[in-house]
Amino acid sequence: MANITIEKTKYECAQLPKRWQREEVFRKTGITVGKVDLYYSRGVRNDGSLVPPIRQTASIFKQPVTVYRTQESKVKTDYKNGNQEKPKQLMWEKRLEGLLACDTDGYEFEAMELPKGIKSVGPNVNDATVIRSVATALHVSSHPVTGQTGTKSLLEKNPGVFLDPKQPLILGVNASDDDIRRQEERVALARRKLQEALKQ
Amino acid sequence: MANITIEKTKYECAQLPKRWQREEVFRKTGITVGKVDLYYSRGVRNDGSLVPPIRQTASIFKQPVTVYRTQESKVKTDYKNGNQEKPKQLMWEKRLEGLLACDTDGYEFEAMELPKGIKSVGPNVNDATVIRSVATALHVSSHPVTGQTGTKSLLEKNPGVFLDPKQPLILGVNASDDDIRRQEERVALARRKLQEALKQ
DNA sequence: CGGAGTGGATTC
DNA sequence: GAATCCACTCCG
Repeated sequence: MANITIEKTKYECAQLPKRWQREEVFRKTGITVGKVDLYYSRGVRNDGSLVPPIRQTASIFKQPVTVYRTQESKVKTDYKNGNQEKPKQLMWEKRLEGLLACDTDGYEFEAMELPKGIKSVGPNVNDATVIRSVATALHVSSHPVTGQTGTKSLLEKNPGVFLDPKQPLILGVNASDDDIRRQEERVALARRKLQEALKQ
Repeated sequence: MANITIEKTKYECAQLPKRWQREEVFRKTGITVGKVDLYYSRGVRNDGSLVPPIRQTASIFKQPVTVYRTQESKVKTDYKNGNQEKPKQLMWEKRLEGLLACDTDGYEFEAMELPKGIKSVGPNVNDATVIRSVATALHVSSHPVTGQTGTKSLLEKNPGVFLDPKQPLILGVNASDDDIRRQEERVALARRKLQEALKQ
């Protein structure tokens, strides 16, 4: 027969503000043994079902570096055969669908909006995925970020052939002189605001 | 004007057992900054006047090894010219007079007694010095430890001539058959005791 | 130095 | 007397 003793409980409670948790801890030793201490803490949202994404690409792919065992056991890059960058997995962004960034208190950041000039491309790609795709390209890529080069219909009919994994999931964008002028204006405005803020 | 803040104190305290020390350490950072941690430790006896002995022999003496600077900067022994052992300083034991061995808590070990058969030799040599001399010879010497070979009067009249620096400061000892038998008995007894102790 | 966990004073 | 709260200890 199992002798079950509940020693610790932690749960959200209707009387408490949203996401606050009540924790009951029994004292296990000492002259106050058996008494209960209550702790209240704001919990971090965690569905449990949200498993963080893991690398799914098989290791049969060429690796970005070639390992030479020298006397000092260091790793040397194989410059001779060109940049052997590991091929990007197509549509890797979909592995992050359903996940949301949050601050340290568990509050999710508000969704960002896709600028009107940007047209998403690809089968069943939603706005959040496209934004992730663009943001990653801007942060990580060493090439100009210009978008896909094919037509929308071609790209969605046969993405395995026509999608360029080095470009984000958007149709090609061309910056007009007008776009450049407006961006320059925005930068100038931001600089003025910063200058004023620094004066105070 | 100096702003003096005492951050650390260490002192013996009347309420504490002899030689125990109380140490107060202020926490300097973190959310518990300013709080005090107390440490108690048994102090080590230290007269300050007891300066440990340092090597006093001049470097004009031949050295036990000859240094060759090889590529690996290692030291090679000069076997070719025989064992160039550095001459021992006569009466080096006297440099340790007044010093006592102690355990890690500072408690001095009890004095050892010189066996009755052992006769010390040398000018102004006390028992503690003789014991050190014998113990060092037994631990360090690669030769049989038999004591000095001259007579007591000769040795003390002109130690610079007659003292053998490779032998301890005792008159020659001869182990009789009786001595050997008694030592064998002691060893046998010690082994029996060990065997009994291991049984339990 | 932080944090879990307890003693004990204080409040209800 | 129970509930609550805070200070403190002690260990990693």
